[in-house]
Amino acid sequence: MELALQIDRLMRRLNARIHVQAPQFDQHNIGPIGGMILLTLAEVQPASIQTISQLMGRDKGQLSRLFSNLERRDLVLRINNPADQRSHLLRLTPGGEEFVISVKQVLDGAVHELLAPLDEAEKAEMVRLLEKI
Amino acid sequence: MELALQIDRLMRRLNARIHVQAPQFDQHNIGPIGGMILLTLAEVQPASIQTISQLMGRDKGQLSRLFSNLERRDLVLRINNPADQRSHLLRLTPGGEEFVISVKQVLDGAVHELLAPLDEAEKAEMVRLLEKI
DNA sequence: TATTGTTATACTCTATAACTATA
DNA sequence: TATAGTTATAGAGTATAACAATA
Repeated sequence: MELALQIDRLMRRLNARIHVQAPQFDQHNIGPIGGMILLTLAEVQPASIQTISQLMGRDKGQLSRLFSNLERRDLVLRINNPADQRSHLLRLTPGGEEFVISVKQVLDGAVHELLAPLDEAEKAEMVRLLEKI
Repeated sequence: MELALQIDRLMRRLNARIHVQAPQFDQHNIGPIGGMILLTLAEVQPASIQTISQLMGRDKGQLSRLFSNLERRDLVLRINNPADQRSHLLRLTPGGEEFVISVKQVLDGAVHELLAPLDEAEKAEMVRLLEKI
């Protein structure tokens, strides 16, 4: 069977699980992409939009708007980039850091359910292979 | 690192590769989801919208519209379902079958590029794990 | 009464490109 | 001249729900 279809279905199921839980934890109403952006930023902050854009494979214009949105909700802030006056560096606010933790919990729970058919060795192998790609 | 982020990035990269090739092979202009629908139908046809909806984890209303679109382009057709008068069975037309072949080629090429960092055994393992989920 | 499919609506996500300000 | 970011716009994808026809 087509690998691409499998990956798509996996992602769909993951989204579906998170979606039903969203009303409980997504108080800021930032949506799935907002959540992924925060998680990504958490790993590399402080970082420019350009960095996040390349990392996530998403358009910088899209990210610019989404970050403005997150900034309005006090989840991230733009600080000066001394190395380049054209850009800012993005950083999570304390509220953002806190929110990231709850997003991670929900995501980990959903991933855990989804990977239930695999034993521990297989899960580790899956992660290893994905990281290698 | 978060598995969900990894899978998302994988899917984004796959889409990006296919997107640049789309002008060459997507003469019918059905987009990535249209392509995935045709591939899915090819595996289980003839099938009802309900079946495809469950298989793909996508809304039946969305699929209904998309199938009307594909029907207008003579890629699929709705035939009578003798077992249930409420539904129709969907089937690829000869043109649809032909198109699926070219979509598969492009997709396989993109997946192959993406999985290049893995050796043959690892690729097989990856497919096995995904199928198990 | 429940299910299948259709249609409508509003919203989010995405691609593209024009624009500005710095480099 | 090239790059980082912003903004605008049009279009694709999605969730939700109301509805008609059939089970």
